[in-house]
Amino acid sequence: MPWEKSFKESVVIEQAMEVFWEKGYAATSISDITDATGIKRGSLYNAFEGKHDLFVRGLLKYGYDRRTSNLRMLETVDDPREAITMFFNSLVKATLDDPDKKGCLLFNTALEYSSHDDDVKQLVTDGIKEIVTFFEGRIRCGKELGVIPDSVDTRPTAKALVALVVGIRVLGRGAFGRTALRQVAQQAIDMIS
Amino acid sequence: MPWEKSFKESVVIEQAMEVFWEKGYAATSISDITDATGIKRGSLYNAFEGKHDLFVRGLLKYGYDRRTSNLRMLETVDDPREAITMFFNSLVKATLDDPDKKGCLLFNTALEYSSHDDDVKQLVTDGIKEIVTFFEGRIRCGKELGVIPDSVDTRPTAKALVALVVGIRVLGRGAFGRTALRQVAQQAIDMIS
DNA sequence: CACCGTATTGACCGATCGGTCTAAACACCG
DNA sequence: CGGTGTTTAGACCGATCGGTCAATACGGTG
Repeated sequence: MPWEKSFKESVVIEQAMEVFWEKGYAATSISDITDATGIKRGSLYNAFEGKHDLFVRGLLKYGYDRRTSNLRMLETVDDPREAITMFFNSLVKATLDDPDKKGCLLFNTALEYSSHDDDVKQLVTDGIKEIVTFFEGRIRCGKELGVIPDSVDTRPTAKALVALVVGIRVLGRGAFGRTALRQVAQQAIDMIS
Repeated sequence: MPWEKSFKESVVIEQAMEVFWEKGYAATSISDITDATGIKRGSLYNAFEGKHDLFVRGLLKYGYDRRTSNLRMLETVDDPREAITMFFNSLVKATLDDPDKKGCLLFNTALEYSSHDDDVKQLVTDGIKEIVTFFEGRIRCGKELGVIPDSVDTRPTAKALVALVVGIRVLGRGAFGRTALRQVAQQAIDMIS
């Protein structure tokens, strides 16, 4: 190998993902990405297949770094009800702390649906299914441990919780302020109480 | 007035709005609109200020035709709890019936946030506030009539219901099927039962 | 008919789009 | 040192972007 790359692919993917996250896929140009990364156009196309490829890899990285790893961590919390509470609290916190109001890349992508190929749609569906499964698992576990009432209907509740997550993320981009977001989160927690 | 326009502005706005709805603002080109309407480029710019103007007017029309008028109608229903139920049922039905999975223009716009000017953001915020107000009014009325329990916390519940509406519309674009959407809608109705 | 004023049309604008390609820069090998 | 293979830099590509404009078509008025 005669010459090393001057950049790490994973770093460029992360930076490009941030741009897609902020502006959306359709509104992001290659020039936006070269500006944000400092990578020249030719180098970028030498390392990646193109805009679509870059986006998919960014979406995957986002999925792991900000969703999967977080859910796995929460699954280690002893009290499943507490895990769900923590999930919503950190969700609201993350939404309020973001000055750019970027929302969630996964859901942003879900609403740019028609701009994307089937592989991206599949990633979105899988990501959402992952959250549903998390809630289902925690609710089921909580019922076994007696910290969540048996009257809670596991699967419908899990799906409704995901819908509330989507709502928080979308409305948190501008329409709802901190009070409203916290009220919604509290209602979510009340659903399993 | 020597010569009449060959098209009705309101019809063109409606058609353009459909395109924006389906593809999103950033991904829609003027050519897409001229193709969809049959209006030539020059005529379009003679009648409207430009892409942004056309979008805003479409968003306003959408807001009235598909939201405001519907909410006003539901407010005439005797039983407020039934009105909310009807709202969610027709929401799910509309989501399932749409073969293009366009979702809701208002929420789609909410997630294209950074692509838009402040006036569009304001329209989105106003539209969402309108739905919150509708739910608040119906819940309050329902509590007075005794068809909604006093234990329901009016304002947080109204906001959570809106979050669920957003969730249904977003997830209905692909991630959730009819069963899941109906389960979420049922959970929404259960929140006021 | 001529004239006026608006609507329509399609060519046209510079800018930017995603993507390509060549030539120079470079680290390794002999 | 001269090859060799990869990365880099940036000029360049045709296509398309949102928007403009001058020429033309037309109805109303004298």
